[in-house]
Amino acid sequence: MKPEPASGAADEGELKLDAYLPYRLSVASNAVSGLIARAYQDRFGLTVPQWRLICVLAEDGGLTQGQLVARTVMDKVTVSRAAQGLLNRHLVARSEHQADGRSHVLALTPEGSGLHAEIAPLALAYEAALISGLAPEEVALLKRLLTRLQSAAGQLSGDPGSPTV
Amino acid sequence: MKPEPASGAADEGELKLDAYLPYRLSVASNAVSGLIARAYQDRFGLTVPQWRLICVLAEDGGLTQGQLVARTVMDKVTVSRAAQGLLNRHLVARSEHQADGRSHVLALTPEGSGLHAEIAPLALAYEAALISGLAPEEVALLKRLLTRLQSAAGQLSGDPGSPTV
DNA sequence: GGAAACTAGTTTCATATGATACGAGTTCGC
DNA sequence: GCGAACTCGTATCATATGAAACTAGTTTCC
Repeated sequence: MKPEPASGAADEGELKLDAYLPYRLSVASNAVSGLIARAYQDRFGLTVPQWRLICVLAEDGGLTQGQLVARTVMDKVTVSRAAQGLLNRHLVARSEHQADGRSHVLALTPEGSGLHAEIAPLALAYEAALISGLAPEEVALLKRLLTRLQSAAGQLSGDPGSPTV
Repeated sequence: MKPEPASGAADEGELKLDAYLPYRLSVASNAVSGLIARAYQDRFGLTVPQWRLICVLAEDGGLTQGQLVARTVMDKVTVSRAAQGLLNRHLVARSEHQADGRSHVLALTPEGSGLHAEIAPLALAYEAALISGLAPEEVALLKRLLTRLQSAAGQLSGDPGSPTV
């Protein structure tokens, strides 16, 4: 494969780790994820996957694990384990799926809803703190660019499960 | 803690996972990292930490592991293991550190340099493919914003090791 | 000069992750 | 109907990660 860095590549053919986008993305994401993960873990004993399930269930009501997998972009094993944890703490409840005996429908219990209501403001406060000092347009652009990258990565890896936006 | 989403928060007090920046960042980063990690692993048998060490050593010559830790933002255990792997494959060599008997100085061997020269173009091509379709200013802004987020996360977590740019 | 406090790097351990195999249920094709 | 092919969720395994303990070497300070 002939390398031909197209538009916008760092500085012309030079590979500098500090300027390398995948590296920068990973480092920034780790910093942010670590912060958030610690906060949820320390204060509420939740893992990030568990918190994501709670969020989605709070938004969308009763879903199967398969739907949660699609919705959260996490592995089905991760979702299974997170769901198990939440079940043990009675934050979500399972009910039989009408049409499919293999599947269950998950929904937040009142406790789960309560916890979500408690954490959500904190989560938003964290986001606000992270982007404080950025202009709203910058944040919007950032989100668009992230989606682009995700989609490009999906295309390159041949995976279909990526936004084609 | 009173939640008070400041400037630029998604849409007013609503928490939607899809619009939540830490989530978006994590998903995008995972997609990109996964792509890159698979490429290095499949074609060259390198892990991402190993590749990062190679990059930094190619840029900066002989460094101690401590310097590598600082330079790559990775854990010292991760660096230790990555270095071990590279040593086993004779891609880097160790020499005694003059002033400090605990430390060794790591540098690429000719083979290591050769591998770097082989991979670097591929790495740049990946980056180029990822950002193809983005304007150069957008890419530059993206990198700046990522640095900002990383730095903000560092501040919030009380860690010093973050760019104060 | 030598004990206490410190630092570089490794080892150990506990946990997290995802690929793979599996068990149970479903759908398709005949 | 009933077996083959498939899908949902779980269990198993192999690997990756980082926290904490540890070893060996260094600095500090009396």
